[in-house]
Amino acid sequence: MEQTYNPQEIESRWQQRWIDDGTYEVDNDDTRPSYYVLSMYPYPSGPAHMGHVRNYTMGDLLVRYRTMRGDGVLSPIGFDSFGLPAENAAIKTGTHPRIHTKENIEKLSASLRRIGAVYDLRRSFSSHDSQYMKWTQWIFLKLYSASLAYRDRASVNWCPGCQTVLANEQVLTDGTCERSGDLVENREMEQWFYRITEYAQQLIDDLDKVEWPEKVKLMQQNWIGRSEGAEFGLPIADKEGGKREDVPPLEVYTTRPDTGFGMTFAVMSPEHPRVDELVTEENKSAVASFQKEVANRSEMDRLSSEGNIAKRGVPTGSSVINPFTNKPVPLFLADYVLMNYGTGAIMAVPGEDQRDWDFAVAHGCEIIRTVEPPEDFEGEAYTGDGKSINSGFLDGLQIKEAKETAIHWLEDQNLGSHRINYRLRDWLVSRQRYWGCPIPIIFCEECGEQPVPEKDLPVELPDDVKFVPTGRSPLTTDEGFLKVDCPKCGNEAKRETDTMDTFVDSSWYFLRFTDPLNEESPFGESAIKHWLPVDQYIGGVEHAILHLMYARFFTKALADLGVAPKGLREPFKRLFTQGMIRLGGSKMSKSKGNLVAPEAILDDQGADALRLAHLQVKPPQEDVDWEDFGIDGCAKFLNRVWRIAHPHSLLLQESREGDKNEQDEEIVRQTNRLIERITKDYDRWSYNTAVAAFMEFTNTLYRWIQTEEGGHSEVLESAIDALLLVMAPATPHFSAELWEIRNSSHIHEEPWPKADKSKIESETVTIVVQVNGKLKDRIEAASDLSENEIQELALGSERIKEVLTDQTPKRIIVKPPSLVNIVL
RNA sequence: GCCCGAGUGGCGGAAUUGGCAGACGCGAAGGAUUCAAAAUCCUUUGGCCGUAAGGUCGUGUGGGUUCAAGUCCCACCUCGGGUACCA
Repeated sequence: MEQTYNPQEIESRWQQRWIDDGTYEVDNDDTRPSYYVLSMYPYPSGPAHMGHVRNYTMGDLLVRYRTMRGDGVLSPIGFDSFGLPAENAAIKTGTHPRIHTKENIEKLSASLRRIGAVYDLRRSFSSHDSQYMKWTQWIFLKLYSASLAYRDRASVNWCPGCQTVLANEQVLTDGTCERSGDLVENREMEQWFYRITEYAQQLIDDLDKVEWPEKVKLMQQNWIGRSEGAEFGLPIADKEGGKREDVPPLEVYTTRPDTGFGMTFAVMSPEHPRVDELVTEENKSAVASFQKEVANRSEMDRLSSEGNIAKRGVPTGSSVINPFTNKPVPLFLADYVLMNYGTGAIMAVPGEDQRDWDFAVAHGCEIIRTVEPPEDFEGEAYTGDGKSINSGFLDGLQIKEAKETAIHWLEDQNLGSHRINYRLRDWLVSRQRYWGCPIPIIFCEECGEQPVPEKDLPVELPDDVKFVPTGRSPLTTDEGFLKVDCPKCGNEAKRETDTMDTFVDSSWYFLRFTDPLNEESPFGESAIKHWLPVDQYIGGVEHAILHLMYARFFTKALADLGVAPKGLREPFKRLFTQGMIRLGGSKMSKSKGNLVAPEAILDDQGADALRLAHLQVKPPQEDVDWEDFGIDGCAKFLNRVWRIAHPHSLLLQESREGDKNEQDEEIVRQTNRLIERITKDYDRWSYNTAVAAFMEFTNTLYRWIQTEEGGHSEVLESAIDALLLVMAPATPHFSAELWEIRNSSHIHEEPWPKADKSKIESETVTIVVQVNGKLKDRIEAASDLSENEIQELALGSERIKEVLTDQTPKRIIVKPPSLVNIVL
């Protein structure tokens, strides 16, 4: 029996025991209330870094807490094992991604075990496991057959030197390739998409169904970017300013149809397919060079309002007709109009849009206000509410009414219609890479695009391939992979060489965890019904948009296709987003290489001290600087508890028997208050204050037993047991060890303690007396006094009489049980 | 640029519903113990004025609402995250 706290020995012993006993294994027919805790699918980049430790500590705390509360807790773990880093490593070092990935998974698993995180390991898998790939591909084909997967052209980052597509992170800020230094081009290629836009409205509406941080919901809503307005045609003008009937009008989308009378020019995207048709001869060369320039500009730059706006657009030489006024207005190209939003062309209304205003000034266009600004308005474009002016039949209407009227008018005139638009774009899933899940499609010259038959799934990655320094996927040159018979006609055909975005793998893994060995389908219906939705999902706020959006889309689509139960609309009932760990002021990440490895700390102070430090340092949802961690303080605290809790403790042996005194009763009260406080703090994710409460309580116990009378042994024993119980989810090994020494049982199988409410309430209270809002006196009094009694007490205080001198209070505010404010 | 957050002592933070600002930890100082040190235990610790009692200022900046504002409202400043091929 250890007398001094030795974390290394204790921790490895308990870790082994939890696995041997299957303490955290749970079956699908478990009869306890189900509770599914999930930390976001980790990318195995090597041993756990501090960000992982933070994430998995919080998840583990919840798993252990809910287990003690009596739930059947599902706590699975797997690995998001496909991705760019393994492929880059292969190019650099020649190590096959499969080997590299396997090593990293082993390292990550080992460190998760070392921090004391517990899982049902029977359910583990990785994205690159054959079985998982098979069902990822099967789902692709399901979506394909429902037209939710399709091929289209899309613009990609193309490096002419490497002859390959680059990820955004491989493009440096100056627009060159990080590998070759060549200038990266935007190039159009055939790509696979998932039709997530089909679900845009549902993805907005169903946010009401989940208990997520408001800020994440808001980010999702903004990302989807629903807007309501009108789409209508601008007839092309002939040289005399009349309508040309021989060509179709230019379609534009606007959210401000009420300002149509103020449209004094129109703008189309430089990529618009009708550019060549609409640019006049004398403008052709200027337009061509402008298009070339814009092609290499990032979307972010294009949408920025910085820089010289005059240089960001060129005239086409053509004009279009404003259908509201029937007057011709000039047509421009400008970089800030994107082809993939709306119709790729806009009506420009400088009076009510600042960017249009700037553009109009730069290019000498007319400015007409169509909404009356307030009298004291001094700005340029006016975007606020007001009534329509200079707008013919819309004059006098407020914006909302004017919009509706304008849309009806457009519909009556057969010019256009009401239109809801989303900023959300379809999900580009093609990646021109090796280390990802192959897209199960075959191209046949005769029969065209053919899905791989289900019996031939999964399409496996060939192992015997060479990785070339250009980063070009080996799949594109591997004969054994490429050559395949067409499933329809049997003739020689070619495989698709694109693999899937790794976000696809992480869009359904939480479903597979419920039924990981199923060979007949991706998961069984009853398994999903038992466990889904995930009760608590935990991850970094950096995933607040993309991953969550994709996973939500998958869940909805799979339910609609009958793969998952129809009623499953949302995968994650509750979400907690924890903050990031920074080092030296910037985010810790594998790409920045500024990781702090937890190994040394685990060797030295142990996992429980490290866990405690993670919980204590900051509110879990906030970012934290590594420099602020107080590991030593936490280790010191654990030693302090050890010394008071261990049966050999001198402090314990000196305790007293017999009747309880007033101080003992106070400790009983504090003990019950501790239980109540920690329960509340765990439930509301306030782990830093929970740790503060552990420390505060321990300090109280120390002070108490060192008083002259000492502590009552019975009170002390139950105080310590309560402390160990509430600490158990946070410091699982430490609590388990002391508990076993003291009580010969397993603390993680104990029920969660319940506070005795009757022992919490104190009979006295400190009344705070303020004069003009400033604290002047405190009075100890019974906690059940009436307003009048409290007021009398306050006015009767010597101190208050002194402060008031002879002045008569104007007003006295009493808030029972403990506050009085005397206003002079 | 756009979207989303955050600013409280020397530092990380607490204050759950508008009601005692600074819980708890780190750091620092002093004391006990010790031959000595480590470890441990105890005490003090927002600024300024004051021997003290006490006073006064104080939650990024400037305004406002209120008996009362870290908390609510308006404007601004600074820092961090996301921005569709890093995961």
